[in-house]
Amino acid sequence: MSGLRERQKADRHRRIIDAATALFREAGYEGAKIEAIAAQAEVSIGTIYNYYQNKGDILGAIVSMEVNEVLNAGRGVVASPPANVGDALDTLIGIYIEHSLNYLSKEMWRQAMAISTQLPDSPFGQAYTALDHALTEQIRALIARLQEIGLVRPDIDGPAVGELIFNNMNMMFIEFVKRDEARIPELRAAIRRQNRILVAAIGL
Amino acid sequence: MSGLRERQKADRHRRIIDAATALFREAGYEGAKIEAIAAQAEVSIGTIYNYYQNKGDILGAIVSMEVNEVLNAGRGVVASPPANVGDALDTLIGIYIEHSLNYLSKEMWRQAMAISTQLPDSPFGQAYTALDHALTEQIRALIARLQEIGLVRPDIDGPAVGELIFNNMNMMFIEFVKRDEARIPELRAAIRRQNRILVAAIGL
DNA sequence: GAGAAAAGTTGAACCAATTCTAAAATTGAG
DNA sequence: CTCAATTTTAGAATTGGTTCAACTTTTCTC
Repeated sequence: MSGLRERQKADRHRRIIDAATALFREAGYEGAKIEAIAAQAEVSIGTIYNYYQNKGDILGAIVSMEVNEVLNAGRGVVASPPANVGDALDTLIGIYIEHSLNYLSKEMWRQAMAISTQLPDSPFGQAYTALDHALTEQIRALIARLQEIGLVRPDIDGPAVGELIFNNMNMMFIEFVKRDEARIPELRAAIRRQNRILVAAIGL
Repeated sequence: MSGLRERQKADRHRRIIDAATALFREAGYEGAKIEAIAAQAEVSIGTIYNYYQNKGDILGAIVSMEVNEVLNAGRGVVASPPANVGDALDTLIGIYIEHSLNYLSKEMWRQAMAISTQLPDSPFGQAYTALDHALTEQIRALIARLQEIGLVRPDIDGPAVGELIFNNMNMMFIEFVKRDEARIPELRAAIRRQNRILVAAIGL
């Protein structure tokens, strides 16, 4: 079992991701040539394509790590949310947004989003959609939690509200990464303003 | 002035768009090779690049025509909307969605969306963003109209509501074009369900 | 209407992602 | 330990979008 081959495989995976992360950040996605990634990772071009179906999948692996971290951070908020609906939403969304540029540049996000719509059935496309769903579910979980606590009306259509909030936030985030000069505080303020309407509708 | 050169130019534009529309539809965006578009339009490859910066811009021109038609159709609804908030929104959104696949296939939409996030500063990227804004404005105009008529509370933050509704619809539409098996009636029903919450919050 | 300038056209060459196939390395059975 | 089967690697060949320098066509001027 295991042994040399397994270790080499894991090692090459890591080297490719490390090389790609570095090159994507310094040269941009388009600027990072597969040849350069291969050279820096000390593998051949063919090997990269043996590990990932295409260039997009390499980016996908990086995005996936990032979003999973964000999901983890979000769990804390769902478990013990701030004591009013507006703050609870703002805190969770704040975590998503503030963490979003830790590892990925806006350009990397743009590429990732583009690939996920372009090739929805590729491994990356499916993974990205799954991550979006996980985020939607987390927001829904928060709403459900707030209903339990008695901060949100129990007769509210929780799943629909959760999806509405996620969709709006996601679209705002897409516009945010499309404009290099856009800033996080303004993004958060705009989303708060939009959510205020919903908060008024669902809060007790 | 004008004369031959102008006419030839307009003619070539039209031939390129016609050829591209046909080929995109039958072979898909990726499948429609520039060489084939050039051949069908009876121009050279170089000429295509003289008229459009890149392959995406050709698709962009087609998308632009489609969305402008939709915007036009929407004007009627804004001018004289149905007599309750839920129906008014549903009617306008219905027009957007029902017209959306007239000229563009889901695959063409996916590509168009992907390019617009990938290259937000290209001519197409900017045009696409402008179209999104125009749609948002139209929804906002409808809300404003409903406020005038007295169907929507006057103290509501109209612009924020309009953007919220557009963002949610747009995100739902993105997910819709990503899944080939997704159907329009289900899409509309899901959006209605989401909007119901907002309608409750803003209606009088 | 002849000739020069401007504008537009052409397609071969270029570049980078992806595919393909022969060669090399690892494993496991005997 | 040896060797056939299997997995993995290397890098040359392919592919298709894009660029560019030479060539045509149109327009303008006298």
